[in-house]
Amino acid sequence: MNIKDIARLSGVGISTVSRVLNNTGFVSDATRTKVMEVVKKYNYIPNSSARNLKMTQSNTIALMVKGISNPFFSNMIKEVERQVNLRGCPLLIQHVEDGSDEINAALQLVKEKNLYGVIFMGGTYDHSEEKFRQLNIPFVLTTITTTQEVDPTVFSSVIIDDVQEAYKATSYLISLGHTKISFLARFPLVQHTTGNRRLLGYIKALEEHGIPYDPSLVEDCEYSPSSGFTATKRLMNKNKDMTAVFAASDTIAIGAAKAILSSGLSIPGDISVIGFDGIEMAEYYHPSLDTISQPGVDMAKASVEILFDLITGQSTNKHVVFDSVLVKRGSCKKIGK
Amino acid sequence: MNIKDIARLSGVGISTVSRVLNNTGFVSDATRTKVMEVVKKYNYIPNSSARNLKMTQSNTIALMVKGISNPFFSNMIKEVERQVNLRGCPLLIQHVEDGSDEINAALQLVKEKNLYGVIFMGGTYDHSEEKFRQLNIPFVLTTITTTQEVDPTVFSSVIIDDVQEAYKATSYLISLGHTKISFLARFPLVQHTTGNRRLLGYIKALEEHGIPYDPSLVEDCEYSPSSGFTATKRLMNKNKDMTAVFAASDTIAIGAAKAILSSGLSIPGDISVIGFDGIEMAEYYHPSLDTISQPGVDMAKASVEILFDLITGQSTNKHVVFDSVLVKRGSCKKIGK
DNA sequence: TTGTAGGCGTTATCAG
DNA sequence: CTGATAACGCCTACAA
Repeated sequence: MNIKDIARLSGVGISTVSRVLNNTGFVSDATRTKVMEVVKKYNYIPNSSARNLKMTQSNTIALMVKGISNPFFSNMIKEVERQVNLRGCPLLIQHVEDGSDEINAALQLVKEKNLYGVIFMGGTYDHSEEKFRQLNIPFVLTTITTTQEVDPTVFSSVIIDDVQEAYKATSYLISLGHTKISFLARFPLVQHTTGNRRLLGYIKALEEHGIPYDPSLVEDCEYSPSSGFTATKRLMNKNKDMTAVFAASDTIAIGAAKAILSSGLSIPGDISVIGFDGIEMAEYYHPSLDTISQPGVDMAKASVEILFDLITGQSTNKHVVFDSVLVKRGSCKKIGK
Repeated sequence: MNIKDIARLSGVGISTVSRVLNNTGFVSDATRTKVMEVVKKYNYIPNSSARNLKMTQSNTIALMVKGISNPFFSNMIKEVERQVNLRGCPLLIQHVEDGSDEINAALQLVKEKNLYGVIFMGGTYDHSEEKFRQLNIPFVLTTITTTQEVDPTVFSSVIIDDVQEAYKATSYLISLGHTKISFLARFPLVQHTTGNRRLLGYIKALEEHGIPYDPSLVEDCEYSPSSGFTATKRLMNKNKDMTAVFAASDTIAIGAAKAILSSGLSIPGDISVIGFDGIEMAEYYHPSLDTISQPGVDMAKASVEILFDLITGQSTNKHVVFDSVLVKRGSCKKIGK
């Protein structure tokens, strides 16, 4: 079934069918209905490969997600899809492995599918400016830290200020009287990862309040409950006097909480816990966990908006920094009270 | 940059470049290296639209996921991707809205992209045999219930026996002496959904043990902690003497647990809780929640295997039923003990 | 308002 | 071993 068949079957020319299908140019109502009938009857669907080939540009947007299992991304992905579809474009969700080079994957996709634009979600980009330039189509980095100093005019981004927000969380714990505060995050070797940024905020808060930074209170761990659990167990063995845990993600916080609770200690009675992200699970944990809640859906929406502004040429590269909010649910309490 | 340019730049014919790129036919080593050099130098990537157009069949596999936010799918998706890539095929992950008709979406994709095969994950398929036949390429239904009685030779599936597994969970609670057991699941209007199937198992267990089925103990709720929470609150108001909750997903179970714990009751002291699926979060909840654990990764792997067997014609449609295991972590206890 | 023809970048057939 | 050349299905001037 191709456009030629439809043309023959409905007794019109090929281009007329094309015009009907694309709502372009003028077609008489009679012809239009006639063609549509045949299209319906034979369940005809145009071949997008041929279309893309001809059009030198598909209207597809790609979303490159690093870590599809991250529950914080779930709602964001949904929102990106909603927003992209709202603009009449199909969305190609490409999940990239944690270790793999997503920008190369995207580079390939772009060339292959003639993408309209790309949104990168999650991960860290230790890519040179040149790589970015190679991409050569509009793209937005969402929730992403760039490792190298890159000319901000070559890319757009939607982020939060990790240093500042981690500072906020740590300061909160300090204001409650905590001084033995542990910090859990992922610290890969590359610099300027999310984990490293948040560590900076953690350290900054400690320093500003005259609390010496103790590396033995910091543990490297994956963004998962199981990893948070074992890391916290290690911490508790090393630091018998630790009174608070600041986890760089809610998933870690949940693992940390489990480690604490299953040791017979209480939250926040013995140890206060605060997470990061604002996923539903943290709210429904018992006790409900305090967290630094990121406006994920708003960030997703903004990402799509920026991307389409870039596509339509309505604006140049932009960098939007969203504020997160400290959500207090009672898993942190004043020390000694 | 197209194949023509590469041909010109390396001083050979177009088809030679094509042969080099596809490792097809015989090419002298000298020409091969010469061409590859140019390809590398200009970072040439073939246009897949043109390729697909010509090839009448791309090697792309599509994964249609209903409910990407379902944490139970996370690992399955990863495994599907791994397995598909292992076989040298790209995977297109298409997330479909909860309400939308995924088989039509797939139908479109198949026609558009000349897919090799499709895996459907999650949701309920109330589609006629005819729809299935229209698809016309190999496909596997994973974790999916078909509503209508469909000729089993027209599709493949990888599932668990929902009735049996729900029966298992309920029987377990009954064996612990519970009789006032509530059940939480999603009950859409269509028949034979996952929720309805598990309800059947629940009822079957009750009946076999001579416990009258009490509809007021059954609540309709979404597969999320928040929905599980509110549904459980409703249940607790209606049924003061309920002693156990069987939730059709771990996400619901977590919400249910929160409702119970935040009311000042204890688990399993006052109320026993058991979930379904076997997600990490249920294990790290406090208390750790019992569950019917599905072998998600194995199911994902089997799905891909079956799909490729179909594609290579090595076998005909198959239906594999996996066993789930009852994982006891202490959130259920003998009544009155 | 409608039809014809050329070309998008590949692959595959078929002579050299 | 290599190079023309004809499709693949569609869009879009351009001509009617």
